[in-house]
Amino acid sequence: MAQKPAIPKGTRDFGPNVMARRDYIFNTIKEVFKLYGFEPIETPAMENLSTLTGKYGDEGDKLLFRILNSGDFLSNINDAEKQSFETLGPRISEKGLRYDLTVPFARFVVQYRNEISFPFKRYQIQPVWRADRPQKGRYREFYQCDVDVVGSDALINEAELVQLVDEVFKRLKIKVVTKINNRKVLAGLAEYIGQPEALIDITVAIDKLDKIGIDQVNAELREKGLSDKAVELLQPVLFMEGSTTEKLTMLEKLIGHLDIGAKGIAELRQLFDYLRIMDISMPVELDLTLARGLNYYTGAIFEVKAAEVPMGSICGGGRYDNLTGVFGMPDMSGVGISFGADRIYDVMQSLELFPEKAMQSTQIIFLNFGEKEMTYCLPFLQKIREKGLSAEIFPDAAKIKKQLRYADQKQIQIVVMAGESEMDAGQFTIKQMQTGEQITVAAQSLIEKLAERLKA
RNA sequence: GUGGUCGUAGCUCAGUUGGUUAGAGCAUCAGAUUGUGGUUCUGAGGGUCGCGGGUUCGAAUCCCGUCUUCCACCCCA
Repeated sequence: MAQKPAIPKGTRDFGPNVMARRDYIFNTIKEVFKLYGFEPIETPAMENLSTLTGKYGDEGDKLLFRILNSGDFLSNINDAEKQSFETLGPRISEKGLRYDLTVPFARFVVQYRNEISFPFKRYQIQPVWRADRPQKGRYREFYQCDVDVVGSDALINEAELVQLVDEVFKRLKIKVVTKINNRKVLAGLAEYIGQPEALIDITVAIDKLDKIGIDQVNAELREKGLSDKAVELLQPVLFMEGSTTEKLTMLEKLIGHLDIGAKGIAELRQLFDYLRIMDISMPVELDLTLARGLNYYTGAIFEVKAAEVPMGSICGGGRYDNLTGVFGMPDMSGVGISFGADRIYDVMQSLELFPEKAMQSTQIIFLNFGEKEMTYCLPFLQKIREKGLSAEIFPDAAKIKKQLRYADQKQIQIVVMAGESEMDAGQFTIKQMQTGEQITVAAQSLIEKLAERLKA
């Protein structure tokens, strides 16, 4: 048992069944991305630590997987440097695994600024790694599917992303609710209650509202140094009800006189105006308690949750005005969202939303009756593949029972048999596994008959 | 990173207050059926009980450590 191989904590293997489902999700997402004019890029699994550190806050830095330098990395290090992780760390590790796709993308944009024509619309589907403690639905290696537009301030980008989200989940048949907020509004609120410096603490706290309740949120706000008066002023916002228009009107009264607040409100108004004429089929709500942890967001923020399954957000994103600034390229605004493929998988699995069709692998299998019979089949096998039908031949002349069992378990729809009698008559026997129905056809009409049967 | 929790066959789990050779179902493989699957029947293989150490005449069972699982924080997809 102990000798049995294993994989690291928080990582997973994906067998053929799971892969068929994962591919279904990825392919659906990719199709929609392309439909909206996004192009794929890929970046390396590892980045220089200088690229990654400091972009995700202190918490994020702790969750970076660091890669030990190669060779005898301790030989040139003096004892003083060995005393603490702060000094030793940079000496023995210069690379780390990417933590998300957004920061590598920012690096990519800056690095290839002269080759990219803006606005740049890219999508990226790759694994990311976090040294988090795993739990259900939280892994140390997981895939993100990011779409971003950089180099355009226009709010139509936000609106189109919401539309894209709608399309993806419509295709996957997942009922979702999308929540939208704006960091400028949150900043306005922080200013309104007289503690603009507490913006981050406020967002982190109120983000937990639906999870821990109002009392706990208020307790946390006080703990973070908010005055009683400030907490008091915040209450009406946390409980704001009504339509989006009504909420915006109320907000206007509270923070409309503040520069940043007015800007945030105007952005939200514009965005919701666009959405109204876009015929979005999922519910889209303005949620003032939506904050999202990532601190680089500066405008709109989005979060998408499955309506029928309790699960964290399955998709989220926002506008970041200065992500490339840290890499020396200021004034490059971007907006993007990320789909959490693993959670989408879990949602679809629990609602049994994976279509039968997506699970099929091989469509046709030739049974193997022996060497002679196999050579009789081989030319037809090739022709079938040329037609775009997936087909295989059982490689060994095993017992028919075993071969059929193989076909059955692999959910192959059609079995083609040719033994001595069929060979002599220039025929094939076609068996449909689901019904057990069997017909014998002339060799020259085999492909036609197969195609017919598979269409039905 | 903090606190807790779990670990017995490929999978799901039994296993008495520590007591001989650790069991079942499912799965796998073989046979009943030398050209017909998903049902049935028969049989077989597969475990140093997560790993390491300790207590004991004796440990799957008790203790310590470690790894893993899951959970609550933190944070997040």
